[in-house]
Amino acid sequence: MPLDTSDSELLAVRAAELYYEENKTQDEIGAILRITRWKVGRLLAQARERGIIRIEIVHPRARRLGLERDLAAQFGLKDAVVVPAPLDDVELQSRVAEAAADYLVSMRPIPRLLGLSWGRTLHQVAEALPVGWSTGVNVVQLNGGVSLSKRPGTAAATATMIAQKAGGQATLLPTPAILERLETKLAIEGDRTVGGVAQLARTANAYLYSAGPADTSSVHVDSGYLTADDINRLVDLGAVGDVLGRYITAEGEIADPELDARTLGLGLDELRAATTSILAVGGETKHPVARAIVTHGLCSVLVTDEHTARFLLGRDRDADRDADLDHSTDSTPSTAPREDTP
Amino acid sequence: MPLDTSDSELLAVRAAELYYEENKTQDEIGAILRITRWKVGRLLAQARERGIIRIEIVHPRARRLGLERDLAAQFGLKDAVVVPAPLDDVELQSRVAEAAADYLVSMRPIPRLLGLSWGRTLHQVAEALPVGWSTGVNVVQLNGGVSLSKRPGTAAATATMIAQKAGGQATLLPTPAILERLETKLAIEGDRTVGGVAQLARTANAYLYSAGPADTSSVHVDSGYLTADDINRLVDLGAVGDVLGRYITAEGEIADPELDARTLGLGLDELRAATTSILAVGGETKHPVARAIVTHGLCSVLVTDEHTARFLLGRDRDADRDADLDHSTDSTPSTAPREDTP
DNA sequence: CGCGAACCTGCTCATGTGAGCAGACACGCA
DNA sequence: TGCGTGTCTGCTCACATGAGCAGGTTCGCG
Repeated sequence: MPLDTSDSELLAVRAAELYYEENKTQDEIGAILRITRWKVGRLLAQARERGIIRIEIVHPRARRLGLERDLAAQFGLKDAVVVPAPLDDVELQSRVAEAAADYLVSMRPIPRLLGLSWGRTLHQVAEALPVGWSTGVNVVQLNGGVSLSKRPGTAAATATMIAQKAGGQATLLPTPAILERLETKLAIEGDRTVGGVAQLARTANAYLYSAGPADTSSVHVDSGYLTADDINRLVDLGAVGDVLGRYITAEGEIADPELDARTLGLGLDELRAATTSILAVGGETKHPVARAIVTHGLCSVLVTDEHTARFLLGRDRDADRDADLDHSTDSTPSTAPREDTP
Repeated sequence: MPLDTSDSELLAVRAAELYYEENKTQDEIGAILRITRWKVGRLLAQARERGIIRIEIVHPRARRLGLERDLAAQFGLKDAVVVPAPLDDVELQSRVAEAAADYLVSMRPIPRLLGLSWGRTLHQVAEALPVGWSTGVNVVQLNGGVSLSKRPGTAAATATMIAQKAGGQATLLPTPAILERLETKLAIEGDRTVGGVAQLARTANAYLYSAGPADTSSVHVDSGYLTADDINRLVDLGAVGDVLGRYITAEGEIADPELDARTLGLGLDELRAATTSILAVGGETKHPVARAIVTHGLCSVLVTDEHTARFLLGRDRDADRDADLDHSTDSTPSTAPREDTP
């Protein structure tokens, strides 16, 4: 017995084949299948709805606009960028970084002063930016980043690279990220120069930062600011990861106020208050931090991969082409960030 | 550094996203990307050519028209039907059978008398045919099929089922497939009744048959006509599989003339001479026989799966969307078999 | 520097296509 | 049977789209 999943389905398939694979006109298809061209059109529409026809854009720089829209809607973001996830996890990181770079380039209005965090992801963003990506964008570091152990100066290098490539100046914050004693932190903060940088950071038009997971692979352990034990203690306190060096819980709160007080740089509330704060984050290990950030208004623009996006939206992996129906009706997420032309 | 695989590629991707995922018009896309709508159209065309936009028809009953065209062209077939290969090998068999059934149903002109072989595949074809698939199609068996051991009567059941479902009569050939002694075979052949069936078979408008691999999984071993040793000997003689019970080599010749002389039913040359001979075959084990058959004109219509199709075309697996460029220009393979209307 | 070839761009125009609409049809209920 | 309701069908019409073409640009080569 032929499994007759509705008589028309087979017709729809035949029509789809002739239309998409053979490039025939709906009229021609009508002639072949002995139906009117309008019926062909309807069959095709139906086939598209039912997911029989799958259109995919295969390109490393492709994006998932449906997910972007959903993210923006669900978390009240100004904008979202979602890149398709490659199999490789390293590759994923650089895709996200590339996407963030693209976003910066096409940002309107151009941010004259960009507040910057540091880390592996942001360094990749800097590398992904083309020379001359903008004209005269200055950069200011948001949090301390002098490494105690290896790879000294990557924080500074990131900031200067971004500024240089746009023909601008970088203002660095050449201090440790976390101080051992509160007094030292306050003293440094009080320093005229450091205070000036902090002041400048508050006037930035946009912030660009990443986030780290609350585990021993964190840069803070690498850099020597925290020990594995410190991390474990933070996790016990509910920490899911760090933003600008500050460890937060799933509820978006500071995990350890004492530690936080010793952390130098822009505060969480200042970040939350910013009009444009771009979070670039990808990978499974960062899912919890990412959720904490987007659900508590710490970022206004999210650049991430599709797995993270789905995680944030509560649909883990699978189940995709369902919520993708009402195209083109509601609000339109910009391809480029907010155009200044109406 | 941004991997600049041609500047326009990124634009093309963005355009494709907006066009296919967001259902925007090319005009709107032009406005967003700040290019003219004609350029958008060209970018899309380019993206389609380069394979950035992949359109796939996901359906069990879908077909691969590109491969069908290529098969028909390369082997001079009247028609070809290629079904997408599922992961499962059992599933694959029934897909091919379904496709063959579909083909029979939509065949024009309707074959008043259908010559039929037997086997697992053809039985599935019979099952896949809807009741009343045609009006008054008679069936005649092409080769003997009384099983010596298990599953007696499937050969007869296949033929009668197909005939009954079309409201026609089945003429059976109730003899063994292979006789032990040549004299017996000649004697049976000389019998008035059997001779009459053979005579009738020669007048069939179309033949429908399958093929078996030359290994011990063959139905002939199952049925007790041949032993595993016989098969091994045949393989040594160059046999790649059987058609209508006759074992052939890769060159399309009879592998063992002595055995063949003892095989009852339609001869290879008669099959080759037929105007419409439909081969339904799928699965990796049958690749060699399938090749022998199509390269030596033993079938005029091929129904198979996409892996087999690719194997036959000499492009093993991968490497697909290359030879798929010049759509719509040259000869068009019919969706349904040869229409009788012009 | 001058010239032609190849390419790209923006256009006109014919064709392809989807939204929307009125009539046909089938179904359930009184 | 009559009537309303919902679905399906074929149509008109406005819009979207691709082919083809002329002018402009870039590039290589003499």
